[in-house]
Amino acid sequence: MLDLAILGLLQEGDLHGYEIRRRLRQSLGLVSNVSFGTLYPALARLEAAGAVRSVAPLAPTSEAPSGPATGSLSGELAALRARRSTLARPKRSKKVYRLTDEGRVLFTELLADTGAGDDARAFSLRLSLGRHLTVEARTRLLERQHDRVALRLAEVTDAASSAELDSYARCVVEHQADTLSNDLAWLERLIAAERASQHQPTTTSGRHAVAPANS
Amino acid sequence: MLDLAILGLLQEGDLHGYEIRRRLRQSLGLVSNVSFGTLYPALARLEAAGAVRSVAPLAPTSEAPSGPATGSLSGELAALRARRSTLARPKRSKKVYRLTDEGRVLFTELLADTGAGDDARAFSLRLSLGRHLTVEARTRLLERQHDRVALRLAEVTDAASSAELDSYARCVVEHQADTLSNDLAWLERLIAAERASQHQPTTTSGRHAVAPANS
DNA sequence: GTCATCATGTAAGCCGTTACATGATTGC
DNA sequence: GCAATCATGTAACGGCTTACATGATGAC
Repeated sequence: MLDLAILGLLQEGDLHGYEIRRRLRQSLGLVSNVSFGTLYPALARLEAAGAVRSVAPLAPTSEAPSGPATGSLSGELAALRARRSTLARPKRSKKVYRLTDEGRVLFTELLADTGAGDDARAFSLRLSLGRHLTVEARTRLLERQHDRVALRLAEVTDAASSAELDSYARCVVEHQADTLSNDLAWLERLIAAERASQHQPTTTSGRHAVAPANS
Repeated sequence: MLDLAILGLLQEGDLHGYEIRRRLRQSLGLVSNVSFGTLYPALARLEAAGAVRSVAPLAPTSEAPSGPATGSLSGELAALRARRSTLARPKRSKKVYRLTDEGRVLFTELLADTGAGDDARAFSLRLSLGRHLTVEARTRLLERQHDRVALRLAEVTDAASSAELDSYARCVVEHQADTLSNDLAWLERLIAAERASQHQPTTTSGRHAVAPANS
């Protein structure tokens, strides 16, 4: 889960840990701020696995320096110093990570992996990264979530109607049912949209896409 | 969290672990089935702390045997056998728990404790147990949740408008914002209802209630 | 008597948190 | 220089899950 989110962010450019943490909340709609105690070990793990590697800051591939200079002289000097020796980086300076080819493969695997992490957050994350999936894979993702939500809605509706609940407990389960049916309608709209684009394929169908069904 | 849920269920009658697990999902709207590996240690902990004690099944206080007999002769015999020696219970038979006075105190503390467990599930649980709170305590509970949700909604709305998100990520955060504002409206309705009952106090205001503000 | 189900428990391990420790940058 | 903030990491711990082991009950 966290690995997938990190790799997803790094698809769009090199980032250091602190910045990744900031964007995890903003971009991917992840509810809680991931703590450093989780994030840094995860990055170290990914680096050890060869999925990312640390590069010198302000390296030319991406994450452009937002103009000719940041206006900060000592910042530029620090960057130069860091560039001078990537390995002998000062103990606690920025450590910028970049996705490797191996990391891209891992990303694809994690994104397509249907079994792992079947909760709502995992679904939101995968859908947020939907542009890296084919139309077919996206549709399947949405359908699976639709089924899960429908099942849960049936359970909740059942509990609300049959059991003897006091007014507060009832109030809670009814709101839960309401939220779930709202989710369901949303999913159905999305599925319909995907189906439409599938039958009437336009321009950007399968670029960056995950192979739909070859295991 | 789990302790509070267990104590809440036991308020309404003696239960054994297996049954508690079943009801946790149904009654309290808890999303995931609590696993035995969590539940039984929790019960053991509560028993060690004196909040619950195990009693002989079919004891006369509550959890009435649903009729003169269950129709099962051997079941009755097993109950008799169990009643004969509560301490020398056969190794793996039902173990029925009952709330102690100490447990009721603990329940009240956990329910009123505002700081611990500030996530959505903790709120749902507390609201489900709302009848054990005073009007004032319930209102405060709702208001705190309202503030939290409003804050989160502001963050999500902000992220949706400002950041450069692709269509899928945007779709997710927009649905999230929609859900949050729906939650907010629901909370506002509940708060209004509580306020109305507060200014126009009817019959059952403060029974079973937690003292509102004496710490 | 045997199989499914009910029921209680233990052990290993994952995932994540808080708290702590440390170093680098930058503004004043 | 000094404080605030940025940035990286480690250690201790807790909650929860899965997998396993075991026993009791009831239907056939």
